[in-house]
Amino acid sequence: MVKKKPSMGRQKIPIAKISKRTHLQVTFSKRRSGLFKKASELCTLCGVEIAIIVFSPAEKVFSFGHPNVDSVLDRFLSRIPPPESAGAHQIVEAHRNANVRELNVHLTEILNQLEAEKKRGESLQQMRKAGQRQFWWEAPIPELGLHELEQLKVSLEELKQNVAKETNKILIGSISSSSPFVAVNDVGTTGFFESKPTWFNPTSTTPNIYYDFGYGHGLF
Amino acid sequence: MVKKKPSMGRQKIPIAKISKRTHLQVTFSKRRSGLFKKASELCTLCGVEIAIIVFSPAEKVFSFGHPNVDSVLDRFLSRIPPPESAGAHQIVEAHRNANVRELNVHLTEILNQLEAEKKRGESLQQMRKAGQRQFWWEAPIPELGLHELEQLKVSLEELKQNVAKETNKILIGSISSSSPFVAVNDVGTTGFFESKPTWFNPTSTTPNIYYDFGYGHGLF
DNA sequence: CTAGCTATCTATAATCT
DNA sequence: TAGATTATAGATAGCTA
Repeated sequence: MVKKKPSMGRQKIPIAKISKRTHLQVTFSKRRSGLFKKASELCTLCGVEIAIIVFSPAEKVFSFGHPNVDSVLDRFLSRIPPPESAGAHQIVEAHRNANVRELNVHLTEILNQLEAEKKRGESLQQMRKAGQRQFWWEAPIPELGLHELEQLKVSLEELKQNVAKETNKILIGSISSSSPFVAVNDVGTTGFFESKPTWFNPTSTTPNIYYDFGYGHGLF
Repeated sequence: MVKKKPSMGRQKIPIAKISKRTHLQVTFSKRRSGLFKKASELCTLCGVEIAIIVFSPAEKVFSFGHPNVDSVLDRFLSRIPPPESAGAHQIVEAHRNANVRELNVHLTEILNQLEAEKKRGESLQQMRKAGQRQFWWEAPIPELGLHELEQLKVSLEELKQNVAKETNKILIGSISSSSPFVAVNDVGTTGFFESKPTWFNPTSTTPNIYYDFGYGHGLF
């Protein structure tokens, strides 16, 4: 009997710009996930702070941060303290930011717990497939779960809408009174990704060189 | 003939903070390199702009960027209009505070419901052990529950994204109004890396959750 | 787009130089 | 401290649903 090969497995690809658009999208998604996972592992293993910002081919922004992007950027940028006269202002801002950050932490915890719940659900499903007659007694409970989930979902939708609404207000407020640019989603710079990275030369046999230069080699 | 084993090969390690200091250093170096390499490949393959900032355990800053860190950060920060004008600013403040309050309220609700979910799961497992035999005909329900959970997760991720966006706005308002950030070369703060990641619980079976929320979902 | 699968490629933990 | 080695863990290209 001739079977078709189930998979070619992972094929080697040249590190050069992917031409096929859909393919590129998929690769971007997967590798972005992988990159962020690597980053998260580095955080956990070594207890470091990281921020990653990526502008996707589709002009979207993706970011990863521990504890969160803003705090890391803040630290990074304040290494060269901007000649800001309004010191008090920044303090106030920082204080308020604490609230939002706290919310972020809560949300993250919730996400973790939900992941666990999902896992549980999956294993239940698998067990049922493995033999319905063995595990049928678990049936009535999930119904409750579903109901609760519906409510939860509704709450979340509301919340989402509220956030969006508030965001709008904020944006409108600041735009009409001050600066003329609205460009939250703008694509001002086009083709920024066309040029080859200057920091990486695929034709060279030299191992890649990364911008991993530390900036604090015993300066103090 | 007995040969000595040349290598144990790569061993599995738990994703949790490495305790041994020297070991941690080595791992950090290697994984940082690996991370930057992945980033460089992503740049080349997909033609995207990336910035990565890492505060190492040794209090150093490492960064990677294509085309360079500053331009990416600049772009990132510029996405949110720098709010200037005291009047408008206060209005924004007010809205933002309302926002936070609302978020808190909803979060509390969600947390409560999640608690219920957890309890439900616990009792579910107990029941399974007890092996009661009723209601087996409702077995298909759990699948729906799982589906709902998926949706719920998505909703939460969006919510997280919104919160992060808010944080960005606020932070950027306080930073970008002052001056261009150029500098990279100093080391100041200490002890920021001691805390464990709040977003990852190594004792749980939950897979890692990443902060990979895009900002371009057309909310505006 | 999200998710799963498999074969294969790549990263890297442990070890040694 | 840093690079080389090796075997294994982990990431992912190409498909499929």
